[in-house]
Amino acid sequence: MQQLLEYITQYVQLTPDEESAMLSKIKVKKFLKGQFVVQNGEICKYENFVLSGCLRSFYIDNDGLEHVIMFAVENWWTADLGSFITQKPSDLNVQCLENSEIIQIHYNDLQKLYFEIPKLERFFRIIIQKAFVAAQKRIVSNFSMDATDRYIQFREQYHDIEQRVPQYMIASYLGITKEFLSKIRNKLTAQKGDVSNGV
Amino acid sequence: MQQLLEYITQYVQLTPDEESAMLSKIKVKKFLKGQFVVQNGEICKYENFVLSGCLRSFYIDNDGLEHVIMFAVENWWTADLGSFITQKPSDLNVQCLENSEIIQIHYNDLQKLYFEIPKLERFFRIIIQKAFVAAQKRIVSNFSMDATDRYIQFREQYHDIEQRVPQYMIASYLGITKEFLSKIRNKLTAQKGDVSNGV
DNA sequence: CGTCTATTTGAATGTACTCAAAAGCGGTGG
DNA sequence: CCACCGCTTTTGAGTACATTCAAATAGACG
Repeated sequence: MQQLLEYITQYVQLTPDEESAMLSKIKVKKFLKGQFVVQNGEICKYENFVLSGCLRSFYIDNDGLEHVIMFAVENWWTADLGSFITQKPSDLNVQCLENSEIIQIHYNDLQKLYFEIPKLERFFRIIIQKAFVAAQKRIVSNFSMDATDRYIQFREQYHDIEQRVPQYMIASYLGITKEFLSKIRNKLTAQKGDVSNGV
Repeated sequence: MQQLLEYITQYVQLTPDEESAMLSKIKVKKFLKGQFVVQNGEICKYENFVLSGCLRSFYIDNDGLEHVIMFAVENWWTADLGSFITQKPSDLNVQCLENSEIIQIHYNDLQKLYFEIPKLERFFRIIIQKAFVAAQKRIVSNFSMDATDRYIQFREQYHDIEQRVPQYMIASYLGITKEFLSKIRNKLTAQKGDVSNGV
């Protein structure tokens, strides 16, 4: 709980009253590795704040292929926002990749909190803005960089995440096949390791 | 002006006082076709609401290639949000594709308005949420659909925009070359037009 | 140690790109 | 009214980046 309040404090200063109003509306929940926090076809009723653990959200296309949209670790928010804001069935799945501890805020409670505490509206405006900018940057990266450079960028940006999730999910996040990522990694380590026949 | 207020009313109900507070902080500006509303390297100082006309925002990569990130027509917002929220130099350009009339809100004024009118904070939270969901959907489309299907989807979703902007910018928006889009269009009209040798 | 899942390797293939050149299309001026 | 210019779109040949499929190898876990 303290973890969430500290996180919020980075963006807005809540009074003790506001903090307790907020805390009264949240619940902490534990999930096991493999469990689904959001399931395709069901309405996404909660915004989820990750206290510990690691999750992925992914989409299953018409050919049954999974596409990883994002990962979420400590102090990240995750949900199917499209389903959450419309309260219509979800297109996405959110699944735990590790045992995870998550704070959940129910849709109805969040609406009430927005009215009670305008600062919270501000808080979520700010973090969603940042998320939007990141999404837009990712679109640009996908268009302007090849798979090798995208992988290198991912490794630098999310070094912690790379260590925690299987390679084939990273490939999916990057929009390539697991086989191709494997080949990219091979090429990269060969370049670093083998000094004997540099160009 | 009325156009902006009507747009806002879709999401939040402002009092007459709030409306005039808002209007006192905005200015209407006319731009000619080709003019830049945001320029790479300069700080994006305004949020722009399009009253009339058509704009594109685009990124220039290390090889000097342009990548169209989004179009904006009547009743759309456009800016380099990354530059706007951090008030750091912009990575993007926003350029008019037609003579355009635009409402601009200065960064400092918007910060003041957020404090004066919490409902505005709510308003921007809601529209940025929608923009984020759209961006995420676009990422998924780019991964799960081929170029032909992405073009068909674009045509259905933004039929009005397709009529107004050059083909090579649509190709760029879709993440493909202008030559390849031309070939896709050819293939599609051949399928429709030529009934003689259907499969 | 065996089973299950994840990663690697290789050959054949496909989707989309590059480069170069031609054709179309509007506008402008002689 | 036609000729020319700049810009956009088209066409074609050769190529590259990434995929598919199949099989081998490596790792994790009971």
